[in-house]
Amino acid sequence: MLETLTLTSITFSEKDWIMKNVKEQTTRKRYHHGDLRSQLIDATRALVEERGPDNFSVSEACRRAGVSTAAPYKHFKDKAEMLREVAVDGMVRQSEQMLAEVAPHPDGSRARIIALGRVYVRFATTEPGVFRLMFTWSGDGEEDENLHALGDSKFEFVQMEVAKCHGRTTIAQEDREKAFMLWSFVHGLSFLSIDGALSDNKMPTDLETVLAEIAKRIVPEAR
Amino acid sequence: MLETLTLTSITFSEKDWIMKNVKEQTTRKRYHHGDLRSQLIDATRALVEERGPDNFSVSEACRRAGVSTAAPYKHFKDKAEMLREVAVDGMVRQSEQMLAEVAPHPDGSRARIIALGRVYVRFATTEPGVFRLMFTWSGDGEEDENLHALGDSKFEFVQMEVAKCHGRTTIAQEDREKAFMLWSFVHGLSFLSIDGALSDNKMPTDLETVLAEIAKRIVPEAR
DNA sequence: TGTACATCAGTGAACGCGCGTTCACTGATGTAC
DNA sequence: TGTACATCAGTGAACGCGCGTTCACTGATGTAC
Repeated sequence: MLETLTLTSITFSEKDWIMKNVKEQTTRKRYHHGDLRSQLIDATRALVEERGPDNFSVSEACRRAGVSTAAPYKHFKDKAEMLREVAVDGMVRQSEQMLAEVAPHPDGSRARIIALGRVYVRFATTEPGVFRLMFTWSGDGEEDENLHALGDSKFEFVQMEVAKCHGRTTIAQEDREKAFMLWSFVHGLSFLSIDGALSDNKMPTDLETVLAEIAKRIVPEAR
Repeated sequence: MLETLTLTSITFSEKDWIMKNVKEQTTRKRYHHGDLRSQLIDATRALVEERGPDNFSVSEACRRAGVSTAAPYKHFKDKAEMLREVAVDGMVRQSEQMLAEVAPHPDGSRARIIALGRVYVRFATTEPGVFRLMFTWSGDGEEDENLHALGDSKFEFVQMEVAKCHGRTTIAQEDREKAFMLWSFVHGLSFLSIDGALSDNKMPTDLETVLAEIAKRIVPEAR
């Protein structure tokens, strides 16, 4: 399921993959792994969560997948590509969650803004490792275009939501600024949460309340 | 100067240190270094900036200080302690900057809140490595009590400022919540800035404006 | 002022480690005839 | 249906590397007499 999202280019072979997988169930312990690529991605994601993006190691991922340390290089260019795969997948899933959470609420309602913030922070606290990976390209130099593009389109989405709250169908400068304020806020809230900077749960109120409070102070309810 | 802040316990020997240092200027290339400890801290800070907290290495710091790799262990327990030293020093300097920047403005004025935010973000963009080090104890397990205490007292300071804006002399629940909102905001703003998540300077307005805007929306001007 | 000595900040060599990546290889698979 | 062969996903051993930390040591310094 996850693979369908990540590797959109091989979606067409999904049926084949399932068949292969079924076959594997029956003829256990084969030389060819069958689905190593996605299993390595899973291991990478797990490690990123457990040890943080910076302490991820290819070797350990191999150990978890029960495979030699040379195996990944049949599927990925290098270590960075494995991490990028996980980051992009995270971006996509976060976007999907946003769309899903926003859907029930009518256009232009503040509830949609709140929903976006809720997903953002929830994602961060649920998958802090991946979240960090997504938003911290800390001078590694190796920035990923894809990742930036996904981030940008997400930001545009928020801007559009703000515009709708103002009863606009197109984004104005005011919307850009407000969307930016909202984003900064949930971004900071996320990092404060996962870094435990709020020692002993110093967050003075619950997530839902603080999101509502901020939304109220920044965007109006349309019409 | 920096050492005076960091190593408060040895401040009394400041004069000795200066004399030693002067002597060193004259009798160059000595076996005993004279001021290795603070020089190692400087090297650590520089490396944290250049490569990020996670890519810092003791060996490289030694190379920079022109000293064998065993030397640091005469001054620090281990690698973690070197980093902690830099983090705590950063915390202290950030606090000092806050006090200085707030000073010119009258109590209870929104300008003080804005000043706090300005220092916060400016510190992050000026020393992104140290900033990350200060606020990201990413599951290393080795949390530093001192660091937490400094963070907590800073948070309390902000709360007090918010209280004063409401004309109070003691912190109410409302102040806690508002201070938390403000903190989240500048924290997120800082990370967005240093992670370059705002690709091609996507920040839709300048720092001063956005800080003023947020302050206006969260705290009143007293009386 | 000169000498003996304790102190301690430095050296440099060594350790064991885990890492990312490469290489020639091997064995399973799918396909053409 | 059976055989020959190309493909390719895996192996396992090896590489060079930089790391954090330790150890016995050495040489400069400050102090007591």
